[in-house]
Amino acid sequence: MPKRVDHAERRTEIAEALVRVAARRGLHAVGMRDVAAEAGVSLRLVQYYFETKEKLLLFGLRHLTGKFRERVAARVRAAGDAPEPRAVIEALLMAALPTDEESRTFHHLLTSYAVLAVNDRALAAQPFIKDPDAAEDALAGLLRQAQEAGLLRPGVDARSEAVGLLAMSAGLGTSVLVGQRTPESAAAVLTYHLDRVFHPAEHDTPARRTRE
Amino acid sequence: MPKRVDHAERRTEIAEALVRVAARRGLHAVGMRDVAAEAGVSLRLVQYYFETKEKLLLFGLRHLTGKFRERVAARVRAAGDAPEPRAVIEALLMAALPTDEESRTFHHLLTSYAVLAVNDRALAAQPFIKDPDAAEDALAGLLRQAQEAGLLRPGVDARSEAVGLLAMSAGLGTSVLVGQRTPESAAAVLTYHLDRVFHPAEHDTPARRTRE
DNA sequence: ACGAAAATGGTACGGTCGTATCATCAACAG
DNA sequence: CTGTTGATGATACGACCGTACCATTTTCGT
Repeated sequence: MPKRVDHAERRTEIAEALVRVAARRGLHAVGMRDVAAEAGVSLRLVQYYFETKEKLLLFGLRHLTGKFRERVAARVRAAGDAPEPRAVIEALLMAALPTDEESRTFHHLLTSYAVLAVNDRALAAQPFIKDPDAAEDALAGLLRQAQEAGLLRPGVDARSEAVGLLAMSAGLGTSVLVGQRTPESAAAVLTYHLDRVFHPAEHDTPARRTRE
Repeated sequence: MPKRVDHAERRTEIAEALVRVAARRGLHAVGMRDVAAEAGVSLRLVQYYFETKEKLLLFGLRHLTGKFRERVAARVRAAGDAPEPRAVIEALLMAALPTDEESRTFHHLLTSYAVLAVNDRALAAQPFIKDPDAAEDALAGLLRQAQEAGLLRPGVDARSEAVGLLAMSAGLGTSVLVGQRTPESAAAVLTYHLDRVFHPAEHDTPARRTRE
């Protein structure tokens, strides 16, 4: 047998080349030749590791969602596990905003894939459509937890808040992406809405807690 | 001179053909030949009325945003001008949700254009990026109006609510579009969040108005 | 050492796409 | 009635794209 090469690693390298060129020129404009050039390999190699373009795109999507999940998890972990439930929730929601180049790419390309999925059954069947459900469950769980700890204002429905906040975060992310809004203003809006869900901070005068 | 034909009308017909085929197969997949066939004219005709594909796409975008604006305006008008400010706001937000085939197309294609605008300066310069600002102003104005009428809960910031609600509506629309959520559940979430902004209905026991 | 098989390169094919070219038809002005 | 000009049709061109085919190198089991 010949040169023994780590297929998985090579596929990852090529997928990352795909992501780079897609981020630069748009997902609709990437060709196999572009990906090959970006990865520094021959066109034939890309064909060798991914027989067809469709499979390359699918793998690129999986790679992207994996990276994104990792990023969100890292942010949430950095927010600390035990303390302030609100900090965890804030980290979760803010992680989705396109604040730096990496998160811009996530938002841009995942949205591109989502748009393609509307007319492509193979993409529509991909799990990234269902992933938000997991995030929704997680956020709803966190909210319910905070609620049982008495941290939320009265009348809050955890599930509805989770769905609404995630949708808001996604919507704000898009408006940041297209340059309609700055990342800071988007974050401020998110913070405001969390303020309307959580009680005012406990270290404030306790009288504040009865009425605002 | 020959057959005298209404250029504007013909351009509109072709643009609507573009919208139809784009809705069916995705904006990325439409070619001039598809548009020509859908409009029942020859390829040459499409070239004649729009010299280049880029101009066709730009015109299609303008046509689309115009139609969308009309639809939203009609819905808001149908909600009545004078009565319940909340009804007007609800109409505004719900009109953006992909509930029927037409609004699905709006959401699908406008999102497609927005994604393209990330890497296309001509599209990015198009006014549809700035249009949401107008909607935002309108919604903020309505909220402020309702606030001055004493209809809102205490502590509400009209601008932040307007931005957040529009982003939420857009985000919910996308999740409906990709089939992650039903239009009904999206509408329910929106209603819930409006309930958290507006006072409980006045025809309830007045005691409810002091605290909930 | 050697041959089987994995890995890689080079290149060509068929199709499609946007655009350009050439030609024809139709209708009003003179 | 006729010629100018707008409107329309048919077709060709050049580029690119995804894929397939053929060749070559490389390396390890035997």
